[in-house]
Amino acid sequence: MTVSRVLRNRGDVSDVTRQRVLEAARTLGYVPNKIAGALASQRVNLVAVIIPSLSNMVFPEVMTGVSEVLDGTGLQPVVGVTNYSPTREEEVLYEMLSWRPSGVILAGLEHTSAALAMLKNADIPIVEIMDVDGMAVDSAVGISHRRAGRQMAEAIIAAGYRRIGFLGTMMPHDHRARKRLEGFEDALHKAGLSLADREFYSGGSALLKGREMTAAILKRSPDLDFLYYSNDMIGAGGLLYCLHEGIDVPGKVGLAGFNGVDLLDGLPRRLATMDACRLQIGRIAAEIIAGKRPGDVIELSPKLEPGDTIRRA
Amino acid sequence: MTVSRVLRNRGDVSDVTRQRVLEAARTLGYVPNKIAGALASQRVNLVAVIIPSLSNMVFPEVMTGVSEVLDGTGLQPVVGVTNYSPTREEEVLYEMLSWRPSGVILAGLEHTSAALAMLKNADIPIVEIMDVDGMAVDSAVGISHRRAGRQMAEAIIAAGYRRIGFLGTMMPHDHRARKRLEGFEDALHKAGLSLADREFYSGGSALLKGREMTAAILKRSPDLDFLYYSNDMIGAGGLLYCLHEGIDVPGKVGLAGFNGVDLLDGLPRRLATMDACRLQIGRIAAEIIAGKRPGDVIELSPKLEPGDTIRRA
DNA sequence: GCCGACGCTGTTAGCGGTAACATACCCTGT
DNA sequence: ACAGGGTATGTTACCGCTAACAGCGTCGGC
Repeated sequence: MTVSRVLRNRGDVSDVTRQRVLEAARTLGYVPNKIAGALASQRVNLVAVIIPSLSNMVFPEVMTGVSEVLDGTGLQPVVGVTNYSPTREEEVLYEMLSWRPSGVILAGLEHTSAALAMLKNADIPIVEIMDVDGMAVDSAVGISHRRAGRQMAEAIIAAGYRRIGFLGTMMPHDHRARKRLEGFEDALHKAGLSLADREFYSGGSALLKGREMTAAILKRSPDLDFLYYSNDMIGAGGLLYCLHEGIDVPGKVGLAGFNGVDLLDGLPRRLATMDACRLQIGRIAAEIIAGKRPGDVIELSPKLEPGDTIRRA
Repeated sequence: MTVSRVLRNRGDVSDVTRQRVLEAARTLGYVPNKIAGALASQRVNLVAVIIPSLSNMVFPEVMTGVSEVLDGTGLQPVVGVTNYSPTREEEVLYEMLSWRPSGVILAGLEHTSAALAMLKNADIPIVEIMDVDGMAVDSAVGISHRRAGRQMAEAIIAAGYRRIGFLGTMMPHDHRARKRLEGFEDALHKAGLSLADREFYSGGSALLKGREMTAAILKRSPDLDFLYYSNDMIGAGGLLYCLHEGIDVPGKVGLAGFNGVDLLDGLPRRLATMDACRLQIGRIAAEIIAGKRPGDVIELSPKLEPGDTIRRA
């Protein structure tokens, strides 16, 4: 019992005993068994973080925000990756919940009904991140992707572009990309326009795909005067392609992406984009889990960064 | 007890009872408590994966390899991030080991003495990944970064370059980058050459830093005919800078990076690089942990990809 | 008809800690 | 001298599950 107290810094232990315990632990290479501790105390210092992917720069940044806040609270993030598969998400969630974490942070508002049931039953703080266009189980922190798409469309129309093409991923489960496109088209229709062409891809190097898709769509529809990309990476590929081909950007063709990844800072010209507030989302979600902030649905406002690829009014 | 048997598919249970149990579990939203299960069975289906960073594309790819192999074995990877800090690594390791995982995969061969003691005491399979230049605690899978640096230097010298500069990160704890540089300089010296200049950075967008550093080093040493970058991202920045400035690549200046990230596929010209076998490293490490392959020190051979930024002989 | 094998279900103990309470001791004020 | 309070340590009963084994009905073989 005294050992337990020393190792958790809880309760009174004399300095002499404390030192003896610590020394013994060190020489024995003793590592306490958290499994037993957690079972007895009904407390687990883990926070489940369930995200679709690690390979596109956006979730690592969310993780950074989460870690920043959790560091020093005694809570530890545990990452699970779903690859944008709802059933995989369900499995990962089940696995995570069976370890009775102190909270769950997961991307998106769309889940299988079984996953929803588990989340509702879990009786721990749940924060759905990235998106606020829908019903949250408990708390949510994110941006409205529909609104983001609309805003971008409005900026593009205001700049005088009229023949607008869309380039995006094929993934049926990337609801946020879908909502952005919906909002985008919505705003186009309000202005009496519609998408002139569209091009989809899946898999592979996004930068390369961006080049290829841009080449393909411009070949098919040479009269396009704007290309809206569903993410910055393919947008960057498109930008590099246009520059290489000597296409006048933003004069003849304007370009815009989404996310605000800092990769763009290194490009020869700054791609127009919209910051998705990733770091902040991670931070706020973690604060809710850590109890430093009341749970709620929090909508952040992404900032449109016009860069150098949209004509200035 | 019967419930336990049903939920773990272990032992004989009649079909009728099995169905009744499953239905009850479903309607109750029952999620078994793995903590109690692990404590009782002394078995934990977690594999600790401890890596320095998630933000540079290389470790996510290792993770992909790990997940591929672990999927279907019942084992689950749990990621910890150290930010290249040895003490942070020690803390993360302690935290992870206290959950008694079935194995540990961690990057690098350099650890604090306390971390080494824990690893030796843990009595589970340990796989140190990425690097084989040093002493492994148990198993290791990786490439020799010293050899990789040497090979790149030899290729550069063979192509006729003589005034060679190095651009890299400032991180004192990135031992693999350090070893590559050591091997690189080693080969230069053997050929009677030495580094003509060097430039370091830390933090920020690697692509942008690559541009800036390249500008700086070429301003300071305009006679350089080759730039060796410690990673592909800054190399890509350098390449974009050179192309933008109209510098003849690879005629006047040759360029090379390291890692073989697929981002490079989208660049206007293919940067010379060396594949770090990341996917394969992840796969093999996971196979060792899963007992599908005997533990050992396994050195993989990175392939030099000359791309378009080294003069052809 | 009895025994052993088999299929299914139940019982018991214990995994390694921690909460809650109990105990022992010393000190202080009256 | 003794109650009362604080400090330091010890005791006990779990936490929720699983390993190991026990129980019990059914069936087949001899």
